[in-house]
Amino acid sequence: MSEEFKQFYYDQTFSDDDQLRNTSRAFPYSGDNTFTFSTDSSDNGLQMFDPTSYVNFTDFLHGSADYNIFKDGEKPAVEAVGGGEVPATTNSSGSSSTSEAAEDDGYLNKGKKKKKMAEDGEESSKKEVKAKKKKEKKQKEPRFTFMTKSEVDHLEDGYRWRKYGQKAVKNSPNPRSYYRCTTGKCPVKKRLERSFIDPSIVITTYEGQHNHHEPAARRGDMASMFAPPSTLALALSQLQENQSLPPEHSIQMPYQI
DNA sequence: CGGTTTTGACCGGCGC
DNA sequence: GCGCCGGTCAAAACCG
Repeated sequence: MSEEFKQFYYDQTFSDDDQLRNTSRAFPYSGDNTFTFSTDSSDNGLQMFDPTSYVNFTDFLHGSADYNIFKDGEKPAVEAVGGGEVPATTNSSGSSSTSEAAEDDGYLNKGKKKKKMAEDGEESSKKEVKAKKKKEKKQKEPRFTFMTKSEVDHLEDGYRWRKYGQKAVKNSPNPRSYYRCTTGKCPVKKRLERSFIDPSIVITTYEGQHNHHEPAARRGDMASMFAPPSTLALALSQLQENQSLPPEHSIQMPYQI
């Protein structure tokens, strides 16, 4: 584990609750555009907690929760997305603009760009890659990290995901899974892992922003097509939209590492 | 049969 | 340069 985390960890004595809070505070996710907060999906709705107090997740999303810890006092650098309106309700009777069938053109990955890197026309592809690398270096996508107390690993968030990798996490017995949104050419990625401090906590990191409004409906699954969006899905969409509001209306993350 | 998961190879960045 | 590490690719397996 990272040095800063190790130090934090060893310096603290945790009560049960504190351990959760401090986990969110100390877990070594860091960097610009990364926000860490915690949720508890145990039963009715999401509850979020921060280093000082438990607070309702909805309050948090609406900015009515009293938070003012924010790195550099700045608004997160998130691309405006200019979405539509989403009702502020969290209960299941959400009107919402669900099944609009935004018609995903199905999942198709970019062509097999590299057949075999050894021979054939490798120089062109290599050049391309190199040029691309030079040009954009490494763009840091906005990321959100959730810590959710949950039995299930993969929380339903209304979108469809395809797993594309799994890796062992250093110093943790739990693997990390990598997912991509399967709708069209949506660039959003997501990773999932269980906390090695408290295995009942699932850590979900979203990266990027969806370029489509509606999650892809599952074919042949009428129940899911007409079901109201999950609490988490609603929360995420609101979160995304709030990000593009002027600073005075933007939500404030409970804690920024 | 089409889409998803699995899983080892591969790749680039970074510290030494 | 080398090895570690986080992340991604892609072929094969899997599955409804």
